[in-house]
Amino acid sequence: MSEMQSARRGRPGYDQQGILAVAVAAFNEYGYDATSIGMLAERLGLSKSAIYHHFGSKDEILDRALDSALSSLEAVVEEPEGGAEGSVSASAADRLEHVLRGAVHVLVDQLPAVTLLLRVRGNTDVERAALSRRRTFDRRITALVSAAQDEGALRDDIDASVASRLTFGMINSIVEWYRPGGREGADRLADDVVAIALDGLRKR
Amino acid sequence: MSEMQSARRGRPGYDQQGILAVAVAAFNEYGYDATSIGMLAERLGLSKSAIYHHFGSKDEILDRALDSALSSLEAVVEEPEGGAEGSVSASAADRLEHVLRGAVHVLVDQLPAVTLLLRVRGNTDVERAALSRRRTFDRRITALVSAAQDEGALRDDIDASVASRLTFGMINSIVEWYRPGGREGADRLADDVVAIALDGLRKR
DNA sequence: GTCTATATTGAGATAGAC
DNA sequence: GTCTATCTCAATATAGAC
Repeated sequence: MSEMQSARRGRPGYDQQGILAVAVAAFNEYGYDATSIGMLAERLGLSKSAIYHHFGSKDEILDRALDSALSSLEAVVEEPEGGAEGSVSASAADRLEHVLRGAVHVLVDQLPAVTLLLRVRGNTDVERAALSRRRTFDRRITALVSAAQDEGALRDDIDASVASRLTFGMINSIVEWYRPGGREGADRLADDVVAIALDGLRKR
Repeated sequence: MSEMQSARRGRPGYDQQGILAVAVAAFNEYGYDATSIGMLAERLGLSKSAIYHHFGSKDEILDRALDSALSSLEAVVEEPEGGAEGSVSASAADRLEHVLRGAVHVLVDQLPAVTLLLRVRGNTDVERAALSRRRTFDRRITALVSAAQDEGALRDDIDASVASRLTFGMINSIVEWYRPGGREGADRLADDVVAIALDGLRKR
């Protein structure tokens, strides 16, 4: 916030954000464990120790990136309003659709950080903390699906937990192939996700 | 095939299959790169060098596991018949539903190997070869979706490539949470996947 | 089929100068 | 904010005996 966000000129003179962006891209390309500090240094055009001036450890780089992704996702389920514009308390079904669309947009807008988040296995304390936050997020989605079933808006012949896992599995899989600048924009993609999840592929 | 498949007695005396099963489980738990030969040796109750008697390299262990998963998945799309029992040429829509169910069953039956496959990033030659086989699989699924759209069985307002990626994203995500012996069997799970993918969650 | 070494490489991280 | 040099440790893999 203090210096300048992006668009840095000339050559070096990195801040945390600049290093973070390069690091996250590398982590996604090779995997976190397979990416060495030396590789990051090479990509940044820096020495290894220069990186340690900005981050205390490799783990800390990961921590920052995961926090960014998680905060954005958490914001989606914590929005006070639901989906019907400005209404005080929308139906669970409307709130669910709103969350599905919001999640797709977060995935697209923060593609590198969310990609990294979705690949975390729980190997270290940092990773376990991130997984814990993810589970809290998942529970809130499941509760929303369950409420929508109780309303009678969603079919109840599928377990709420299974339905929400499969639906978010579909959404999360977007990070595996979506690349910005392609034919499909985020809005269109969110429409497709909602269309399949709620109404299915079959023609009626 | 030559010795004895599973149910080995006493203590050591490992063959490739026995080592493979332990290795794949560890790879899934910690990630391939984060799993050292030393950790495998510890889990197996062997020394590191004993493992090198059975496999030429860590890469070769991965190669064997990925081949197993890929062969099973390829078998699903290569089955001559389509879905309608014994019929000579089923509709693309029927064949697609058959493939979706088949894929779910392969995921459940070969959960560890398929889990490993789905996490491969293309870091080494072995991984790149596996990704290449995966892409061929994906192309065949997309062709099937496209054919079903042309038949008029599936909605065509969603790109066939996007629809197939999202649908298989949903299926593939099963490896993230499904554990055998739970409430949900493979058949039930396949029903749920087909229900959501084809007809959606919304009550009608 | 398994073991005890060991060779060798590269990792994460630190010290201290500029 | 960056560098060179270095410490320390753990990784893959091999040699050769049992």
